[in-house]
Amino acid sequence: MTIPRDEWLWGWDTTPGIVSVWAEESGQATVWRRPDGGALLTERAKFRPWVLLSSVDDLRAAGVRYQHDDGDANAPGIRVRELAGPGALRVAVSAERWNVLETAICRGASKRLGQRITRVQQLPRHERHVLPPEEQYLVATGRTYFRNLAFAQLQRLQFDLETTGLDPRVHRIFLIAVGTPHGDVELLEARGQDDHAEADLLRRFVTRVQQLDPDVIENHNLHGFDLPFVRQRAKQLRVPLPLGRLHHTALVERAAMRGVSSDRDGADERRVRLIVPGRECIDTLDAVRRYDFAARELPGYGLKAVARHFGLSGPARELIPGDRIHAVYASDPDRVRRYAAADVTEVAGLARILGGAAFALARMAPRRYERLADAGAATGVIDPLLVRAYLRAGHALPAHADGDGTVHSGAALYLFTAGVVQRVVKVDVASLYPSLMRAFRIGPVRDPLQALLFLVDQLVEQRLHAKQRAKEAAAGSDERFTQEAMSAAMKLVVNSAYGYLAAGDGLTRFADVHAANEVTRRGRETLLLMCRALAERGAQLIEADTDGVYFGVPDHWSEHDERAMVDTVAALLPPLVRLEFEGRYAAMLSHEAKNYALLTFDGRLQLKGVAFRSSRAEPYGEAFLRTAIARLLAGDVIGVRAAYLDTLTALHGRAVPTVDVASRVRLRKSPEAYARSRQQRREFAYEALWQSGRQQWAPGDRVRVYRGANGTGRVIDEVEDEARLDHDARDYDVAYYAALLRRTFAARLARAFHAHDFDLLFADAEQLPLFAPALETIRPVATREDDVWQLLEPEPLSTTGQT
DNA sequence: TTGTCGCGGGG
DNA sequence: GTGTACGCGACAA
Repeated sequence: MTIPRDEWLWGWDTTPGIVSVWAEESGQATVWRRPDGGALLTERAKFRPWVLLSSVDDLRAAGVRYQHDDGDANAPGIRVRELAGPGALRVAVSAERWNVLETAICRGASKRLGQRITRVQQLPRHERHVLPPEEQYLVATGRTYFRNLAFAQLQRLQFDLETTGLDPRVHRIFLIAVGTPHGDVELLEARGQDDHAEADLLRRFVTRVQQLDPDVIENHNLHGFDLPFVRQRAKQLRVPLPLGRLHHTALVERAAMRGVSSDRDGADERRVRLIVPGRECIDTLDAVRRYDFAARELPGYGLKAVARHFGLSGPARELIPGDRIHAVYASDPDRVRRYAAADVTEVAGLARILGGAAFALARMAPRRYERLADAGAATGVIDPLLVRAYLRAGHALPAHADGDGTVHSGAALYLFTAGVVQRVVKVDVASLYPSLMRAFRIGPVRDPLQALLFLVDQLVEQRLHAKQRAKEAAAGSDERFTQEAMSAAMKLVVNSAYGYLAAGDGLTRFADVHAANEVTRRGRETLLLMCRALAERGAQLIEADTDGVYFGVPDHWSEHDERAMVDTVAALLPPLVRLEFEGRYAAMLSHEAKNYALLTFDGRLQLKGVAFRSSRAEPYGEAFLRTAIARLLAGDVIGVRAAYLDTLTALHGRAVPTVDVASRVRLRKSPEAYARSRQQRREFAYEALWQSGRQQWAPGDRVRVYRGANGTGRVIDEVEDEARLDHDARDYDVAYYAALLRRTFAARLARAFHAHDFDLLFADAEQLPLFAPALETIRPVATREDDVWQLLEPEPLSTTGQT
């Protein structure tokens, strides 16, 4: 039998325009569609709930009659399909209703195991695989969401609550901003401060959602805040909450690790997210996390910061600190209205910019759109694709299996050179691990169909096409959006294929620690190969990490020389492994592995790693460090010394504002809690509060603390208006901060100089030895870490492969 | 100093 | 029936 494997990626049923699916254990599925992108159709369909089992023994033991599954979806009774191949889950069993199936299986299982079993999920994990009803439906039919539908054709609604606080048991909703599918913003407000007014607001909100009838509901932290908040308020106020498209069904809970604790006063450890049947609830916070997982460029994950980062907020964006919103509403309600309106507008923009990948994934994988938006790519996307592929091919699936105790080995990290290097190039391999999987055919041992490798191959190739088509489409067009989204989705899946392989604790069905180790071994081998080849061609290796290398090049090289050398090295790497020229820099300070500073050719300084950026660091020290490193990398040693002396002078003259020697801390203990623990251990921040005469504070408060004369702690209150910080006492301990400057901040430059030069550079002016050599003669240095270079000694390349 | 644990968000 | 990693801050040893 030949297997039409393109179905593995896309399913096989071409029904267009599915925007939501809801299925129940009764075998009833409801499908909402916009076949041509326009009007909504609601269709009801019967499906046969099914489960995968390791054998039919339990059915036999229960004396259940069953028939061979002939593929007839309307057949009555229990049907069994035997699956081929070595997998442990060898039979697919279905019935017209879930409870018929479950009762029969559990009766036999109870006998066999000698204990009462009432749910299939109670069977040992390696004996069964059960999907939620919607996924049973999608896998069985080969349907997926959004065929022939553009993202712009989805009807999307945003809503944002303004509340009197964060706890839905005691705080109220007083305003709801609604972004409509047409792009308008509507404001619903409570007409009073009591239960009646809030209940009325909730009822108007439900009515408006029903009228607008969106396919998708969006907000930032929707699942962590707005949705559970609305539910709790509705419950306490006894307001029905039929937000979905099935009017007899309220909000439904589903287990989710990144959910909120299921109410009951937090006594219940279970974490859940809420489902609104018939609509897809998309949390832009999930999209932001997923985006930054790869990009690592966002300053924070809050809506305002992210919106600013993506250019979604105008210059007049209304900003109000969270805990002041309700108070401001009392005095200046229009400000809060503008604030809430900006929130939903930004969410709509953010959902469009970052939501494309999940939208595209929903065209491939047999899961609901909202699940694909919040799931991890490995267990959430690859696993469903593989399960559907195996069933389509009529093959048995492997069961989840515990590892054999083999430990997983990771990537390589080498620091070759510490100190200052001029003219630095960075190269790295794009998607190293999936490329190695493809090049050396490394896949899970329990995947006889080689489905994972097939998916990776297909996704890599089709991604190239998607990128090409995106380029050809007009900027801003639906086609451009769709193809870029598809490309992003495919990249996401490809890059998680290795994570899928390496997942521990029997997390993923096809996990294979030996295959994963073979991937990382090839990765380390490839990295060393690159390093050797670069060094042989004149590179001064600085640092190599997993899939990338920083190295210095001779002064007289042009960029063309650099690129030519990289191309030569690239040609030596295994097929499908693409080495790329990532960037070039005027200079680099290498401090420790993963801690370095780069100076770009246009004069910008980039600091990487904990040694150079810490939120606790005192601002005067950070400022010094930036200036000193900039001077250092520009070759200006006198400038480094000047930066140090200038800072010392400023400290002694108390020209440094107090706020710049203070460090920001967040208080976690209450005054009572600290009073209790104070005997065992004194903590500077709390002592500072006491000594400043402040004995009242709340956990969560942020304060700036600094050291005054005689080691006393002092406090600056965190104030909204930064300008007010200028009027300060400047009564800080100069000697302490002068010592800290050298001990903590100048120390970051230690690798850049010989020890005696360093001592000279960072001596106090009056401590300079009388006959010190001229500072002008001091040069930055770079030091080879000799033991690491030994790794580059030629050794025969391993030729042993594994499959 | 070093190891571990938990968070990131929302009003 | 859930499930990213990573950098950072807070705390305990």
